[in-house]
Amino acid sequence: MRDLTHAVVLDDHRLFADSFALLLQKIGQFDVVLSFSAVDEFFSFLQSFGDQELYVFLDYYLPDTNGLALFADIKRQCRIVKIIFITSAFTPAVIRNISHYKPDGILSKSAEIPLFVKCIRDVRSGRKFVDPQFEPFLAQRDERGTTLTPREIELLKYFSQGHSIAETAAKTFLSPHTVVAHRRKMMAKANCQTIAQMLTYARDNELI
Amino acid sequence: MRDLTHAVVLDDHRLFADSFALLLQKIGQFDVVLSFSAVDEFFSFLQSFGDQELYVFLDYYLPDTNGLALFADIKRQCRIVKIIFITSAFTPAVIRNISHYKPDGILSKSAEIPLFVKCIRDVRSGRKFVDPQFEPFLAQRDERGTTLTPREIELLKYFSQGHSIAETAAKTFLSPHTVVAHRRKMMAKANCQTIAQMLTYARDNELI
DNA sequence: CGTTGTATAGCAAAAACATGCTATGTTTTC
DNA sequence: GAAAACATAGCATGTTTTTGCTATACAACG
Repeated sequence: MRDLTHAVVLDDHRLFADSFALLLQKIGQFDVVLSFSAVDEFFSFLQSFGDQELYVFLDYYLPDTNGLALFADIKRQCRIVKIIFITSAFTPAVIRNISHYKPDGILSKSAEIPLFVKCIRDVRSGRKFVDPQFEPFLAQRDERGTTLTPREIELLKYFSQGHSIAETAAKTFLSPHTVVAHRRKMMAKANCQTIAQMLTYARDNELI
Repeated sequence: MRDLTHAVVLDDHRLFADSFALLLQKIGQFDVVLSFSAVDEFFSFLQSFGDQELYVFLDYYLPDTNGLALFADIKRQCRIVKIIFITSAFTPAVIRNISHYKPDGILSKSAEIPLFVKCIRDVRSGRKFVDPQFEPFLAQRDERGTTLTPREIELLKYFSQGHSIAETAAKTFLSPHTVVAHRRKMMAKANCQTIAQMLTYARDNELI
């Protein structure tokens, strides 16, 4: 008789955790699935579970912390654990952060069932799985992500607070022309046509 | 023989939608549960479904729109539908926005199973259900928090994506004048002078 | 020592936006 | 059934932003 395969979900959204546990059981074909939405309860379980085969589906966003911070702790508790990040986030910054830790899987909550199945199959056979929609962000890693100069970021902050060019110029004791020059340069770098796009870009890249 | 009870989930996170459908079936005891993550597919179904008893579990956050903007459309399609908002958001503004529409239920994705069960029981017997954790925010309703209308929020999303007034008008088949009118109204409500402030406001209130 | 990147600054024309005002039909609410 | 809120649309005027140019000074890199 083969061993039972265990999976656990850690997600602060209990309804998701419990629902996803059902999916893991039914489609993912894990024999035992537990769901947690409190970090400490999860670790209590992990401690008692010991060093057996285990698949952890870990939410990136958690209250007061995030999945990354737990990653090393989990690995310490249980060395042969396989960790799959599940995330609702799409920003390059988050994906880069996650991939940096080289987890066994990165899966979007937006994934379709077939992809979910592939993820589980891959991870179970020891392959790393990355949601294809995230791959572009991984590729970006080497080709340098756009870098704004300190001055540009400083001015960007003023813009994000709703200050106009003239106001920003007054606050920084620059000529409005200079402010315009910085602004257009950063917009060109980030490939943005409007300040709204620029702010979205800034937020996604955690610049502001 | 009693009629089959139907439920549908609309959530852009497919894994959640599919998982939650399992939960609705198993714990919620709905006979037929369908899950959608695309708005148009959902409406196709709704049209074919006609005016029968139906329970819709509607995510607040949806790409390019949100549950509020769909609320009226759904009610139009199927008058006896019961709509339960499910949301991962906790900010007063979001709860106020939702409760403003008087849906049949407001349920947090963080809810525990017993609460989930109570929600379904309440809604099925015609009572309105509100997740207790949200009730404090409802009390705040009279001291007016800014509430944007669905149309305003819809247009706000276009702006946040960097679309100009003209572009937004084209995409929504509105007159640019109308777009301007909505825009100025929402800016006045939120007490914003620039679109940048408006976007910051929108982010802080998790409207986009 | 030249090239590159950064910070600074300017002009002018075109495009977009803001604002004060009005107005009408529909929907919701009390 | 009246009042309030919402969605729609328009005009006129002034302000702001965008964009296509140019230009100087300084610092770092190789």
